[in-house]
Parts: sequence; C-alpha cells; structure tokens
Amino acid sequence: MAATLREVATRAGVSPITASRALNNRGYVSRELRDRVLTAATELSYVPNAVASSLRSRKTQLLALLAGVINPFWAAVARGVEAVANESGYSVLLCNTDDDPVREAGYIDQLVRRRIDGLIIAATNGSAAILQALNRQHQPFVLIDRVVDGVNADSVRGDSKDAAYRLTQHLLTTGYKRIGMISGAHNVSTAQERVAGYRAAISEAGLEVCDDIILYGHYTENWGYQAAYQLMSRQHPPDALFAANNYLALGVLEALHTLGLKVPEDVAVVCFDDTTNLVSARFLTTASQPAEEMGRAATRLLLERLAMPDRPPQHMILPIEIVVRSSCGCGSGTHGSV
Amino acid sequence: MAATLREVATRAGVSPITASRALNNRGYVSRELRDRVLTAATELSYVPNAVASSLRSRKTQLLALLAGVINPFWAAVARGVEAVANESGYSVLLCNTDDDPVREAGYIDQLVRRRIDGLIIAATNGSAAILQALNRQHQPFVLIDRVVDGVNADSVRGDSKDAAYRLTQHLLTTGYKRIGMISGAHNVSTAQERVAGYRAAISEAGLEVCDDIILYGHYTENWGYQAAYQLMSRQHPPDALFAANNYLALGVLEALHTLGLKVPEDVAVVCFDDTTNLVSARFLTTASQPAEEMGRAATRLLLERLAMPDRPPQHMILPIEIVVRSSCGCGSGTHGSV
DNA sequence: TCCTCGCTGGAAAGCGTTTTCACAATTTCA
DNA sequence: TGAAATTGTGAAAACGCTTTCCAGCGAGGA
Repeated sequence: MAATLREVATRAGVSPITASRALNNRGYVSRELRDRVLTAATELSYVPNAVASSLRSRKTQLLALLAGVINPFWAAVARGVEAVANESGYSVLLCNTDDDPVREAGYIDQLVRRRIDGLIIAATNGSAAILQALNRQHQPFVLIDRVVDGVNADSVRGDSKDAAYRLTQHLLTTGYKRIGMISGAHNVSTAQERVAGYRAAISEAGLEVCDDIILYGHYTENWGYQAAYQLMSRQHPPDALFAANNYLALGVLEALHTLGLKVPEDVAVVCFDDTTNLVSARFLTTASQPAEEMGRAATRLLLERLAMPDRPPQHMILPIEIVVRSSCGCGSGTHGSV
Repeated sequence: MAATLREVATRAGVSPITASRALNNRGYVSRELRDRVLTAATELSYVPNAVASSLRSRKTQLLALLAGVINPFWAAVARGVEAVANESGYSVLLCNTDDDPVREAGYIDQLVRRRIDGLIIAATNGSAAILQALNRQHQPFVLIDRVVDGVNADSVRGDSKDAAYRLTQHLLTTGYKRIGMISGAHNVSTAQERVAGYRAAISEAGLEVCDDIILYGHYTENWGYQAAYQLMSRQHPPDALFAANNYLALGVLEALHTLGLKVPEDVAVVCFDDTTNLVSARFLTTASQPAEEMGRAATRLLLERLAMPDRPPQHMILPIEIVVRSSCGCGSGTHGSV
C-alpha cells in the first residue's frame, strides 16, 4: 500500500531521480526507461505524494480564492479561476469569507502556513493591514473586484463607475428624474465607484444630485429591502431605484411587492450584477459584470506574478455590459441588450 | 525571511524538538523554556511550515467537501462542516463538482495525491467505482445526502422518504387528489426516496398512484420548468405539484407564471429544501432539511473514522421538518410550522 | 538503599520527493 | 577536427518538521 517513488524506481531498475523524471515528463529520459517506470508505477498503483513534492520543490501548486463565495456572481468568478488554474496544473481552494474580516484573516493565516502559492482576494474593508503583511512576507496575491487603499498589488475589477454612469444615463434618457441610489458600504471600493458614476451622470444631465436619496448600507438583501421601503415611503419618493448589487435588488423587489408598487409602472428598477439565475429578478435591467472573465484575468495575473515576482503591479479594469430588460420601462423591449 | 523552527530553537537556546513541543503545546516543556521559544518565534515572525509538518506526521489536517457547492442548501452544509472541522483544527476544501462525475473524479485524484485526511462526498450517480477504489486505498470518506449502491461507508442524510410521505399526506388532507411529482434522476438515492414516500402516502390514503404524473429528470431549475409546463398542459392536469428539490421548485413557479396559473388558487405547490433565501419562493410549503446539522454530523462521523479506522460504517438519518406556508392553500396561515 | 515513576530535555533518524552536482555518450557546428 | 551543445543517467544532499528512542533528575514507595 502507498508505494513510494523509491519502490517504483527499484522495481523499474532505475534510480529514484530517473523515475521522478519519467513520471513528471521532465528532463531527459530514454523512451525505454520511461516505459519501464510507468509500468512499474501502474503495477504498484503508485500515487505521488504531493506533500513531499511540495516540501522539496517549495511549491504547492495551490491557489485560493477568498470571497463571499456563496453567490451567483462569485460562483461564476470561481469557475473562471478554476479553469485557468487547472490549465496550468494548479488546484484552487474556495474560501467563503462571508465578507467577514476575521474569517478572512483566519483563512489567510491557514493558507500561508500551508505555503499556498498564491491568493486571489476580494478584500473586506479594513483588511489593509493583513494585506500589507502579506506583501512584507512576499506572499503573492491579487485583489479582485475591490481595491483597498494603501495596498499595492495586482488587481482586477469591473468598470463600476462607467457602468453606473451609463445605467443612470439610461434611466435619465428614458425620462426618470429622481433616482434613488441604494449602495453598499462606504469603505468598499465598488460601492464608492458606483455612486460616483451615478453622480456623474446626473450632474452631466444638468440635474442636481440629491444626497438624501443616496443610501449606503451593505450588499445584502435585507438592506435592499429596508432602503427601498424607506425611500418609497417618503413624501416625495423616487421614480426609479438603482440597486448597486444583485442581492440588494432582490430586497428592493420584495419591498416594492410589500408596498404594492409595480415595476416599472410605479417605479423603475435597475441594478448591478447579472440576475438571470434569480427567477424573480430576470426582468431587471442590469449592469452585467463579466464575472467569469474577471476570475480568469485575476488568475492569469497571479500566475504571471508567480513567474515574475518583481514586476510592478498591474491593474485591469474590465468593461461592464448594460443589459436592458423591462424593469426600466423603456421602449426597447424586454430582452434587448445595449 | 521565512524563519525555520531550527532558527527559532537556536535563538531560544534549545533544541528543535523542544521548540516544536513548546509551539505545539505538547509533551513536557518547562514554563521558562516555553516562554523563551515563544518569544524567539515572535521576534523572528516565525510561520510554521505545514507542508513539512504534514510530511513527517503523515497528517495534513485537511478535509474536503465535494458537492454542487453553489446552492443555498450546500452552502449551509458547508458551514456546518467548517464549524466542526475548525473546532478540531482541520481546514476544509470546498470542491464544486457541479454533480459531474468527471469533475468529481478529478478532484478526488488531486486530493488523494495531496494526502488529504478525509473526504465528505455528495456522490454523483455512477461514481461507485471511484468510491470503492477509495475504500481499497483506505482513504477515509463519508457520504452525505446521498447513498451509493455497493459502497460501504459512513453516511449522513435526511429522512427523505418520511418527509415526502408527510408532505404528500398534508396535500391529501388539505383536499388535493391529483399530485404531480417532479423528481430528480432515477439513480440518485434522494430522488428515489422522495418518490417512495410520495407513493406510500397516496396508497395509504386509499388512492391509486398514477405513474404518468411522476416525472424523473434532474435537480435543475430547467427541468422543473419543463416538467411543470408539461404536466399542467395536459388534459387532466394535477391539482398540486410536488417539486423534489428547491431548484426544481423555482422552475415550477416560473412555468406556472408563464402559463398564467396562480399558486395555490389554480394549483398547489410543495417542495424539498429550504427556500427562505429565494425571494420568489418564500411562500412555499417545504420539507426543510437540517442542512447545517447534516454537515456537522458528517464531519463528526469523519473525524471519528479517522480516530477509529476499523469501526463498522455508521449511517445517520436526520429528521426533516415540514414547514407549512401558503403555497399549499391550507388554512393554517402563511408562515406556520408543523 | 534500591527502584520505579513523573517530568524535562536532546540526538538521531527519517517522511518522500526534487535539487544540485557529476559524469558519460552522442550529436551539432564552425 | 576539436569544441560546444545536447541527451541520458545517477549519487548525495536537502526541504523543515516530528517520531522514536534515550538519558538525567528528583521524589516517593518498598
């Protein structure tokens, strides 16, 4: 049971090094010896010991994605990460941080002890210190979706500001004048950028930005519900709502349902992130982020970083597509795409 | 950078073994030496190398959960697994198999190479051979949610048959007579058990089981849509639908919406798995599985297996709660619980 | 007094690979 | 034709930790 490389080598009548080279298809091994080794390995049902290999080679061939993984958006990101990683012989650990800095720190500690080759992190606010420590330890990592102030690292994210700008512009063009903004936390970069795009579009249209209909909270369904309920219960409610994330949008829809308001007749709704796998939200006009491509890009960046530790940090900003459906009440059909 | 245990020991003026004992809180070390070691470790910002540790101790302190992780049910299971594992000093790898046997086999191979201590597997149909191979290699694993024919291993699952029986009984008691059953794949044990419970309830009520309104497919939204659409388009459509899984239920609801049918006025709907985090499905009467507890139980079983490799396999069957809401049209309120 | 026994510590030997380093034999190139 | 590059193999060491074995010491019991 559990044959070792040495045993395989002995059986094949070669040295362990030759056996290693044959099995890993690396270095020079004659066809004959290679075959002998492979046969011996099969006969002994040899399973290479990745732990020993990692110890000696100082490489674990292991990457990790730290994010709030249980969410359609992150699921797609994870798919992209795995695809690229597997192509290059890496495995991926999925770590669900629930956007909790404590969980995040715990995972990072674990992973560093295990000598993981690289990390892809959707950083929670306030984890700057941990990330800086990673930099000091020369532990390669890539930021995804969100950037963190004071942390110098490769990053991949969607062009939130531009997409928010265009989404808002679309609402304004369609005729809405008072657009409520339901955003995430102040100190999450995507929340800031989406509000910035929203503001830019309104200002540019010659309208005034009402700060009191911009609500910051968290990217949760619950906050979406509360914020929408509150906004729509005011004396002068908005005629449109901008949910800065898909889960917020679900909460918004539920609040509107509770209040007996119809979309888009009573109020228009647009949001960020794709919602096609959320049945109740399929009619939403949305800024659809290229989630899988973000995962792919981040992984490529990480692999490049492993190969070139001293390269200056790269920052990728991917374009976001606006998908117009019926929730914005514009005339362009229920399933068009701009 | 990257201080080793040996360096810590030298700085503390002790042998590496003593340093190891001090850091791991194991064996006899005097208070004084322990403090010296801990101080030295801090000063050198020592990070233990788990790879080296694993190689020598032949333990990785690593478990994995293989399942279609991207789903509220499995997310809850994963939470339970992580909780118990972390308590005992284990980390957990989440592996999303998409219920694809090929992906599953790939992951298992990877994990065994990495000398993972134990696996928790939601086996896809037809992976019996792989699991038997694991048994031959003495690789500990636990089956979760589903059992597999011909595989002898610890297992944890919900009492699907009983819950399906009670759910069906509830519909019959409420007055429905013709209940369409939309199930998963034939060779998935949960699908079989849920149909069995459904049959039992109908027979016991003195009614005849109509095989032509029992539809097998897959646990996907898409199949739920197709099956419901087909059933409700017949000349004598059912007056109630039983979706054997939460994703099926989403598809069912969408099909009914497309057909312009209202729940429960036109047709009642019940389903398996909790749906509270799926906005459009919160009113469904459902058999709510104790997902997190399943994860906890499976992990406990796995840890016990690691400690007692020769213990005969244990099989746990957890009770499932029926949560009555409004989709079954019974009088007991919209949010009651039985 | 002798002998166990609980405590404290170290020396040496690996765990199973891969990384040097070394050495031939063969081929390629100017 | 000689030198350099390419191809093919192995010996020995090393990766960083823990296991195993052993030894000293004081206390308590026979």
